Amino acid sequence: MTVKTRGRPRGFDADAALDRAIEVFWERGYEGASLADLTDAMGINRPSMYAAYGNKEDLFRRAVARYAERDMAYAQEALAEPTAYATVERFLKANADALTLPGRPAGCLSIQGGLAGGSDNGQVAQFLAASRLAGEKRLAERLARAVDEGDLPAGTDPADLARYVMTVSEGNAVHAAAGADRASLYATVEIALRAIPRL
Amino acid sequence: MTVKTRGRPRGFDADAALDRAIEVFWERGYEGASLADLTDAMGINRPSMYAAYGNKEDLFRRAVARYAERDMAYAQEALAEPTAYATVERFLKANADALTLPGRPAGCLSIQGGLAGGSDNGQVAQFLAASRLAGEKRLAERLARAVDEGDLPAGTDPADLARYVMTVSEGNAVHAAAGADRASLYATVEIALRAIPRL
DNA sequence: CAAATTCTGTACCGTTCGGTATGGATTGGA
DNA sequence: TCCAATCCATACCGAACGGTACAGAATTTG
Repeated sequence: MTVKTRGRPRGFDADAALDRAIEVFWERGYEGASLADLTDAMGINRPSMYAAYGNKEDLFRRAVARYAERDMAYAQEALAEPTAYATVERFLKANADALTLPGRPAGCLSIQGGLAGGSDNGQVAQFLAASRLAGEKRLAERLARAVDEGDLPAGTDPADLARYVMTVSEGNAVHAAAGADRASLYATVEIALRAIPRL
Repeated sequence: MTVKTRGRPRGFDADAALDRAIEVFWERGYEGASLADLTDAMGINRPSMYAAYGNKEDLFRRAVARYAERDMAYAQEALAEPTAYATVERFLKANADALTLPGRPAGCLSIQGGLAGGSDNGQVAQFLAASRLAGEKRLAERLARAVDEGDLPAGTDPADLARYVMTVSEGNAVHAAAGADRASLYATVEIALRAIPRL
């Protein structure tokens, strides 16, 4: 892997441009975001985009990866909480915050991006579903540890509980995209937490 | 309103064709469903579709209306249950069934149809959000009655509880679209029900 | 039968889509 | 200074998009 030193240097910041692309995909979805929308927001023209990222789908995958790593860092932090309840509580509340951040699109890129498969035979939808499932699995592993540690009642199914938490999170994303405010999501989270077993 | 008796009679069943259109929108979303996809599935050609329904968006709205009336009839039935808990339980379980009906697209048309706004400035997404919110409101009214009747603890906020139930339902729809099976949705429902107050 | 009316089928419209060929601009290396 | 390499900008490509003009087929009314 050699650093390209010869030749004309790139005239834009690829990471900053990717951040602009994230917002476009977030607002309009994968199919709804046209190359014109994207390159306009990114401040570059089409060939520069293709040279830097590959094609539209590659750009989207990079956008999702960067989004997951930066805008969903709270999920990793929640896993570090000492108890299962604290993990779930922190995740759901931070998620509610993230879904309603002022100045950013409402909802979640992973869900806004696309649920239904269009002409691409649903590859993008499958990719998004797989990335959501990966998060669910990490949470299930954390909850399994909680069962081992006696932090959750014996017999609790960590996979079921993790799926429930992610279901609430996804439902909140749907609500946020429809315009629900932060207080509403918080109220939902409070009710949802009643279903989490505590000792 | 006169019955058109003169002229060549229509060569297809408009309701049956609408049912085929529902499945296409359900699988591919509003933007992902092209006129070619739709008219192929409906077994008619383009001018017949425009004459019978107006345009693509009108067709979609009719599809959603028919879907809500027929494929979501279980929601109305759930409202007739005697207690709030039975209402929520029946709704969430019937919803899980509907999201995983064999031979039909997985998930829910109202969510698959489109969350993000494309080039139409999000009119379709807003329409879908409004129709989902209407269902939430009906549930809230039913739960308010339950509070009045002493079926739910005094002080329970019916709007919050209804939003929670719809959130679980929407999250299940996202999961179902990603391939979750019926047993998984049932397990989620069982956990979710623990958050519903009982006397 | 003829006229009026309505639907069907083909073939097309302008626009937008994702993607690219090409040539000039800008840089490092020799 | 000249070349190789890389990037930027314009202008374009074929395909697919939603939507429609138009002619012919089928039916009711007179």
